[in-house]
Amino acid sequence: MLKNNAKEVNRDQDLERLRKIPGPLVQWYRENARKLPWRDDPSPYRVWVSEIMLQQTRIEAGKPYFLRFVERLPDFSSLAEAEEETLMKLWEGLGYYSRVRNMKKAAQIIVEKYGGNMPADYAAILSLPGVGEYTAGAVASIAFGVPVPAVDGNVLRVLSRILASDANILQDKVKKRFRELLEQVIPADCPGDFNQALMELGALVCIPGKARCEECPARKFCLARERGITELLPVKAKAKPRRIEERTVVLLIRQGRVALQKRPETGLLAGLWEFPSAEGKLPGEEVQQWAEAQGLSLKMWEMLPPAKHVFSHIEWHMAGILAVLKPDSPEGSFTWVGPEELAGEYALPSAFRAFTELAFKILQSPNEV
DNA sequence: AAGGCGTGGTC
DNA sequence: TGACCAAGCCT
Repeated sequence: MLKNNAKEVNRDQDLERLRKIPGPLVQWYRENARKLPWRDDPSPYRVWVSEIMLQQTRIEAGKPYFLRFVERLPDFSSLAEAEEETLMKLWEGLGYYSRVRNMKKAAQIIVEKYGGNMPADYAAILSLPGVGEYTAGAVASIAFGVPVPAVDGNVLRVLSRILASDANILQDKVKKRFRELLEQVIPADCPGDFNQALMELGALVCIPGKARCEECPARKFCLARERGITELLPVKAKAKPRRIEERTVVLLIRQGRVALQKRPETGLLAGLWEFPSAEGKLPGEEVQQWAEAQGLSLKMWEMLPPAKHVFSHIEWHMAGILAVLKPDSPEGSFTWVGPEELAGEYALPSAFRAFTELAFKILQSPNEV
């Protein structure tokens, strides 16, 4: 009982502090907001696309993808009908590819269930595939003016500092607590601006590491600044070390084309294309054997420089092999593509970048193939 | 709750 | 070079 009372007192103190923030923060936002494509025309479709695209993705990385995406697929119905290959190509290089698959599913639901319009309702938005608490709050508040918080990484950092909270921001309960606090202070007349102001502050001023406190509209109310502990916050549990996977990637060449294969429909890089590759290190001497097992007739092979790619949870250490087939070799179970198709039609993950660049060079040098 | 799921910039 | 991190979601 005593503990609960203490909690309530803390909550009241936090609320008292946070109530001072919206006024100066929103004013600051209106004077300092960056000009961004989805802010020019914040239609529900564009806001939603931008929010999905910016999940765990920097604004600068997402911007060109956003412009291309909404030009090619300007509304829910065009997205709902888009080919999966088109979507993967539009998303190529952005990462977290399930986002765009979920977008198509969500667009289909919006067309079939809501007549082609995003519902102006937090719970309905939240129920869409690929939309979580943050994205639902962002879309509802920015596109429809619904007074719900949108707690992303920026907001977690800003609030941790204003409240001098040393709680681990990766814990669900911390996110929930911050959300509940914000629900009580979010301005009913401009929830979208308020949410974006918190994020914009986190992106431009209250940045990770050494914050630019002298520019901060909330500096007078910030407990971390008062205590001189801004740089120590937020607190975040350390990430688990990545596991290392050895792989072998084969640039298989035949008659001026390179072999591709489609990755499985689930798991890492699902549904994207790759060069023939397999787990483990294929010793050079076994290349001949490998080719025969695929029913291929090998003319020559050589080792390529190895390459490394770091994912969030895995490191690929890739051995590379160039293998040129005889012109009359069977094609095996691969998809053979020339340079134009490789560039324009098939979505390859960045993980293979070094090999993709090599493939272009090889396909464009006449004597190699 | 914790791990799967990408990529590129920064220090 | 390596570790951290970004407008998170799903299971």
